[in-house]
Order: sequence, then C-alpha cells, then structure tokens
Amino acid sequence: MEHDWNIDYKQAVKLQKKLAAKVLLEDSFGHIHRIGGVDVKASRDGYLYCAVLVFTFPQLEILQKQAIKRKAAYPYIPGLLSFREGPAVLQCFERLKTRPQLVFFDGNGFMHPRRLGLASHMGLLLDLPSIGVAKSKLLGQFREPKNQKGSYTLVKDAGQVIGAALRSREGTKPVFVSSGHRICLQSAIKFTLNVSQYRICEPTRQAHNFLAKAF
DNA sequence: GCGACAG
DNA sequence: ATCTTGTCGC
Repeated sequence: MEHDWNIDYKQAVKLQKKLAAKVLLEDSFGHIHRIGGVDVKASRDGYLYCAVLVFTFPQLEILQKQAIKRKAAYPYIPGLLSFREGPAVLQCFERLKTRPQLVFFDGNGFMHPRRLGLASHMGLLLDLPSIGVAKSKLLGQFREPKNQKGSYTLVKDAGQVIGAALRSREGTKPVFVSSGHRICLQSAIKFTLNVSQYRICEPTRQAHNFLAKAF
C-alpha cells in the first residue's frame, strides 16, 4: 500500500513519475460538505509539526483539529517536498475521527516538475480529492492576473497548463493553484475562491495559525 | 556554467 | 520553513 519514504533523489524522482500516472485530474466527488486544511512547519532543532483541521462547507465551522510532532527525516529539496512532509501529514490524518471530503494543501499539486507535488501525492495516498495552493511559484510561466479578486491567469510549463496564478484577494500577490487529485483545475480555482477571505485560503491559514499555538 | 528553486 | 521589530499603508 504505502511506499518507502527513505529513498534518494534519483529513486524519489522515479517514484514521482510512476505515481503521477495514477493522479486523476477530473472531478471525482459528490456533494462536498466537509473540507480540510493542512499545514506543516519545521523547527530548527529538527522537528516537523503538522496540523489538519476539518471544517463544514461552505460555513467553515471547525469540526476537528489535530496536530502531531515528529522528527524530520528528510531534507527540504525543491521538487521533493512531499518526501519531507508527507509522513507527518499521513500520521496526522490517522488521528482524524472523520475525514474531510476535499483537502487543501500549502504547496503544489500538478504544478510540479513531475506533476506530483505534495497535494497530488497526499491526495493519491489518502484517496481524497485535493487542491494545492502555493504562496510562491515553483516553476512555469504566467502573466500577472488583474488586480481584482477572482482574476486569474494560467501557468504553463513545457507547453502544458499546470495551474493558475489566482488573485485570492485584491491588492495582494496571487497564489498558485493547481489540481491535487480527483479534481480539475477549474473546480480547484472555484473552491479556493469560495474559501478565501484573505490571501491565504481559510483551511490552510487556520491550520497554520493553529500550529503557531499548538505546541 | 548560470539562474531558479513549493515549504 | 526559520532568523526577527518596527513600520508603512489600506
């Protein structure tokens, strides 16, 4: 079922390509009334902290909060973020009494060199629809979206649309949205806008705030 | 070789 | 991500 996490760069890249072929880029879910937000942070003394919050949708009332702490066993390498944060995310999900029906991640999904960013990787292993919302760009070309909430431009790489630069709030830099698993880009953009009050969408923003005071 | 590089 | 206070602006 779950694969090995302690593998070198070469093997990790190979595994990403293999898993990317299993990702579904189409909507594969019913009525969504429960969503989740995930965030991971690292401390200088070598620990990772992960929080998963579950909310009602679209009301966004908090149903559950879970957080875990564990030693970081993998370094941060651009393109291999899921190998560093993935184990912590899965461990935190095991603590959930009720799983969300759609999950937001702080990072990318399809907008990735091998098209398997953290959101796609986790969505696949958890078998849950997922969306990646990154605060900065990992790769791709795009033009600045208009300064109006909801405005977006497509991000492309290798002649392919990999995600969108979305203005989640007027007067702020755009966020980078991409499909994680079991959802198309248009739906990912729509859901992200529906849960964005500030620049960072509520699910991950609140997971981040929770981590700031959870330990 | 040079620049870029999620968190 | 982390190191870190005040400060400029809506």
